[in-house]
Amino acid sequence: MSATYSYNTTEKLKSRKLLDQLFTKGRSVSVFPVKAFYMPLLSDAEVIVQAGVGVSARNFTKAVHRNRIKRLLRETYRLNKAILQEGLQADQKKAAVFFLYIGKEIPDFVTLNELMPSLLNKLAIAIAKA
RNA sequence: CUACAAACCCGAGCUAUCGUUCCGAUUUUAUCGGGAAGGAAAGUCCGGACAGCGCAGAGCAACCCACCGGUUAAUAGCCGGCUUCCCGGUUUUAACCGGGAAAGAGAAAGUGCCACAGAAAAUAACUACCCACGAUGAAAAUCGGGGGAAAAGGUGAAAAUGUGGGGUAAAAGCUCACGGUCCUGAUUGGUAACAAACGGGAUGGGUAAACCUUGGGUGCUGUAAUGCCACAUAUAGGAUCCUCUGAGGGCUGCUCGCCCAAUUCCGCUUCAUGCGGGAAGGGUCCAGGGUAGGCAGCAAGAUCGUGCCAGUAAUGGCAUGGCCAGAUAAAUGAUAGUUUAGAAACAGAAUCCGGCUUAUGAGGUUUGUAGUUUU
RNA sequence: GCGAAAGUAGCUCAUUUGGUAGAGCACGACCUUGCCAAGGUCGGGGUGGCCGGUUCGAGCCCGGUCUUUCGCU
Repeated sequence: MSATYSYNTTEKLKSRKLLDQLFTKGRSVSVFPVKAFYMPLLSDAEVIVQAGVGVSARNFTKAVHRNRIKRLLRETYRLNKAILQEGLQADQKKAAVFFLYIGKEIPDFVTLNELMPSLLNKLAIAIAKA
């Protein structure tokens, strides 16, 4: 449990191939203003969950705003990811997840932090069914 | 002192907890230590470094630049000066002082355009003026076609070098004097642009951010360039063209010129050579398959801080100290407290630099304008 | 990262050597009809994305800026 709040390179979703599959074949769950794409992974993966974050450049033209939102998403995921990990560990499953911000206004930390647990619960249930 | 405008400076610090990325050390995968966005990282408007293309030929085209000198790796930037124009002040028309602006070569090589108005917008005769001729008439005068003439004429953004004298039928730079503008010769000062005064000539409206002319300059493509390693595959399918009489490619958009470019066997014929076929190789297109990893480039540099010196300045030289982001779905963050007058603006590196332009909260400095108060 | 194009009426678009900006649809009024549609007549609506410059005069020429779209890798 020492790495509970970590979010380092191995836990990031990096492969271009996986990302392509995730957006073409994966399913999604959303709690406005965040939409989460998910896909089960083979069991030989190193970590339980690989996750990535993103914002559409169409909604936020300034790079500063996109960076801000991505950082908030990473931070709230980092603080709350134990919910998802424990849910998956119970079912012996692994998954890839991508969080996409679909709102049009810049959120603050407090609201996102309150919202993230419910999204992760939803995700855990949906992946368990899949 | 207040308000507004412009330019410049600055673009938060500290503590705790939880995290990210890079480097180093210890150790063996977790600890410890250190570094971690900007003045514009932006727009991509200029200029370079570096790399590749034949270390890149000639002409044309295209594009760019345009007072002079300096600065620099280089520029369309910057600094200093000249000229012209604008504003303000002093005062006697003009000159001087202060501030600002200039895409500032050529309109006297040529072409085009100049709406409306006006006689006419560039070879200026419509009205009025003058002359002689013809017709009518007693005459004054009127009419007609012809010539002279830019001194007068409502317009217009712009109307043919200004004033005065002479001159004439009436007039006119037609001529003279004093000026304006332009070209040119020599003199003096200045590196030069140019300025001063002198001689000769000209008197030609504007527009070159219209075509253009003159002078000068530019090879093209960009770090996803480029080099290397690893992995994978199809000793791979079809069509078509070519193998020195050469498909095709390259050198700059075009032309010229130049360069690169893949060969042998068999049969027939023959002086040379030509024809047919096979194989191999090269190119183009179609269809399909695989990979999408790593290293270098890549961060010590036209570098930053401080001091001295040279220069009016931009800038340069010397000394000394420092090492200051380096990712690849892409780090540099979150929360709480605290300091402060305030923490709130614009905004996120992706090969790297020099400039320009644009955005920018609070505070500070300087300048200008307006108002108030005191002297 | 590199490059290109566009911005004109509510919408879709014209506007050539620079000289008072137009069409179609839509909108409003009237005619027509028992009523509506179609048709006919008339009308309103524009600081030409924004700022500056050249010119006597800019939608048009030049510079800057903003927004949108597209292409290459």
